[in-house]
Amino acid sequence: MDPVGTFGQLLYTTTLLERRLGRGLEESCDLPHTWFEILLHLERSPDRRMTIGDLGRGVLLTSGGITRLIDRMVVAGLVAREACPSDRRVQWVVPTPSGRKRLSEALKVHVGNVDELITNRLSDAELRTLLTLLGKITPEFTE
Amino acid sequence: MDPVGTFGQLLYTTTLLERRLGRGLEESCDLPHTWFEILLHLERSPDRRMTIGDLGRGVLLTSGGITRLIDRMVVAGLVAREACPSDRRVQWVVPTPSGRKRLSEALKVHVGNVDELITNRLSDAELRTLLTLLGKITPEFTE
DNA sequence: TAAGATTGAATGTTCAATCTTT
DNA sequence: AAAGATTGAACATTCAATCTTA
Repeated sequence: MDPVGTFGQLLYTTTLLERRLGRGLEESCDLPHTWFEILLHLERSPDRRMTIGDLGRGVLLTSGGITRLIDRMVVAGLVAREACPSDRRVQWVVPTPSGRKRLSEALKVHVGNVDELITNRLSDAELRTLLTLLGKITPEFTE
Repeated sequence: MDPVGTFGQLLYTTTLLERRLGRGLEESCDLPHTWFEILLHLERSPDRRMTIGDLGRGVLLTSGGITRLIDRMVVAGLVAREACPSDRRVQWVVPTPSGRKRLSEALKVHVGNVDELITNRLSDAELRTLLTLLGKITPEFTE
């Protein structure tokens, strides 16, 4: 076994996978993969809203990075900022109706692409195993 | 099972892993992770040399990206360009003695860090399984 | 003092166009 | 024509500093 090689392989495969799935999303839905991730996080969060900070931690961006990403999505009309009444330092981010519509369209395409690249190549048991192994690697970050 | 979620988890874990290992390399050896990858590719290739193009494909960079990355490593004295006598379009990249020394130092640190984050958390069998699953996902890119 | 968010400067990458050699 | 490498422009990100509110 070569752990360094395994890590290299993990990085290589994941980068390739992200690139392909990102390309698919971009070409079919004109939606960058990062934007898709933001919309998905919002959709899955309670009350369908998150603070800028939590969103940044969720997608592994620095505060500066997430601020500007949200800027661009606001300009594109996919999300909106909302003041938080109880703590005026924080900004809520909420999807617009248009943003939610774009997500649901993108989700159809994306599920198909993920199926093609992952599900069709792995059994259910293998998928579960993969998830378990990933969880062991970064236990503190896994739900 | 949620394939989209699995992909998200894969991306999340790998990004986190790369960030931590990259940080470790940077702090202990003052060597960016990408530079380490280049030096490792060169060290493991026959004749210890690769063309700019193959190197770019190996680390998943565009031709413009790899050209500039090698530029910076040349300035830092870790690699050198060498003309190819048989085809004057191609440039060989070879590590300098200093580059090889830096790699061997970095490798010690990196192996330790990979052990801590991966090997210590996974059995040999699990490591093999992980590698196998990754291979199934992108068969055409796996040696 | 600290936390959340934003801004300016710098960085490393992609994309498209270009140059040289085959 | 096509392949290998490089260049200019654009872009998204990080880092460090800053502003506002708690």
